[in-house]
Amino acid sequence: MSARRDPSNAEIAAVLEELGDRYELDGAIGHRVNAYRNAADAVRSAPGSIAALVRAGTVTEIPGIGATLEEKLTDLLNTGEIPALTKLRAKIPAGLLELTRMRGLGAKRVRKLWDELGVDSPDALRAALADGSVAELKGFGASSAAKIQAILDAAAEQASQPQRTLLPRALEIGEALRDELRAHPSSHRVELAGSARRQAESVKDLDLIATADDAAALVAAFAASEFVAEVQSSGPNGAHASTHAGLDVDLRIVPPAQFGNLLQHFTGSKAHNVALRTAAQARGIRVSERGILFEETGELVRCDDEVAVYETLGLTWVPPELREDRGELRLQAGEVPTLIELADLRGDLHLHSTKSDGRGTIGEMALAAIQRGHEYLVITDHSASHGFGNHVTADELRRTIEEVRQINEQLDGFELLAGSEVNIGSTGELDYPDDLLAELDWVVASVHTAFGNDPTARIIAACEHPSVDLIGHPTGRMLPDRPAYDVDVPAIIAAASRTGTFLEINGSPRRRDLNEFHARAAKDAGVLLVIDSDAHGPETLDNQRWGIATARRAWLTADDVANTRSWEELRALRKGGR
DNA sequence: GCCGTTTTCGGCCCGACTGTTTTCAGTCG
Repeated sequence: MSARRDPSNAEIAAVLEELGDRYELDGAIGHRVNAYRNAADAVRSAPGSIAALVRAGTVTEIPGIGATLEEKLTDLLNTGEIPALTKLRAKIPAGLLELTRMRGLGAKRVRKLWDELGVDSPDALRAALADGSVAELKGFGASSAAKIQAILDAAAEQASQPQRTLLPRALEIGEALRDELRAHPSSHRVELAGSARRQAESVKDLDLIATADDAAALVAAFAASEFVAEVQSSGPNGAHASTHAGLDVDLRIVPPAQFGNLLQHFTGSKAHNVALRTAAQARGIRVSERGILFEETGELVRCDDEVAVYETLGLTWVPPELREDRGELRLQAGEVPTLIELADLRGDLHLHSTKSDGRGTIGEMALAAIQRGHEYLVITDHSASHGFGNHVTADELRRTIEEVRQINEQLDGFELLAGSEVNIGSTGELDYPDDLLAELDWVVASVHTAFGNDPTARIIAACEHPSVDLIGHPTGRMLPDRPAYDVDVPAIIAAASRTGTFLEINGSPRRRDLNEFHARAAKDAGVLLVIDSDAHGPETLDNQRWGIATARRAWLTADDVANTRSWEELRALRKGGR
């Protein structure tokens, strides 16, 4: 008997996604297919282990998972497979899934190509296009054939590139485009909507919405922008284009009276809008980007700003970061949390200098922090066994402490503090002697190596250490493609709560670790979070911005974050109130 | 397949765009 590791939420979500896709190709009704996709979304967004809920018999408490899926997931855990999926895999060629997952090709047309022409893969589709049989197929035609050829080419091109763009890059392009359109004489209001406005970790494309005197002129200016590589389609009300950075952009232009409806609609998320519309529909109200239609009276309410959209529906406006259908639609007036802002942070508690792998000296980092309005800064270079070069021996750390103290004496109204980002070793041990750790003002403990070696137990051991203040990047994920190491986050949250250890939201845009789900679970458990930059140079002190984005998506207020406090107040919150 | 202060059966967000159509299906966001 071989021990089988429980599948992660991401793996379970992928299985549900595959079931949905294969059922769709098999001709199942759309709502059943949607049920699988909804369930996949729900699993992906769950903070704790879905496998554990299945084992506990409580997984049907997750909205979107009912008795049938519970049974399928139980099979998956116990046997490693789901009979229905095994059958579907035998029936539906994998190449069809690949085809339906290309943008512009759906299950219906892929199925027809398979039934009529035997097309079962991208290569087979290329061949069918080449010999003209696609164009002759009823319901397709020459124009469709040309379009499908373009879809295949685009998919081949995209396969070599990351599919989603991390938020900083997306905002850089999106805000520049927005500002360009705002400067156009014809435009009135231009806003970036979509997942970029919601400050998600990454975005698939950009949504720009606008009002203008002369919509056609604004569309023309957009098409001529230096950021735009190719315009896929354009009309009097907008255009769809791709940028040189490989990011697609949608521009939509509406009359001013409808701007609020459009901004609300294109800010999303899809889950938020579906939930909002479903609830409205039960009251005889139909909501769309065109307006809010009261079916009984036939009145169509258009809103020039977004607050009015929510008010018309009897709902409370919530910040875009909350719009994920995670409870925000049930908030009454006065219940919306006052989300933390960058200006609330008073110090930075995790960053590097030239003592280890940073690019700025201790003095340069302190100066950069002062320029950003910080009140305190802890130098937390890597420790003795960092393993990637630039390690800091115990003696070097002692000299660093001295240097920090000397620089601090020269600084007025600012506290420069001595710390370290200590490695959590392969058995949970730390790589400095305890008496040296006790001398430090602040200790971050992080896993950097041996990811397969029970990181949960090692991190819990670090929480138990009397000198450890903060667990750094607790899950180790690296966006877009290095998954978290196999770590039991609820267990770590419990250990942090028990021991009075803080948990990090690392602001590096590739980390944002803890993520928004885990950070919200930590808050709910009463654990204080720390938002820091993990800066490796003066300019990356600004990375706290991305940590704030995750914190806001996790519903955090200033009170939930330790470094919104003065250093004196924060120090009193350390273990033993040192 | 899920779900329920109008439902345990009969619904499931809504509109734009495209291409093939003679009134609509497929796909997307």
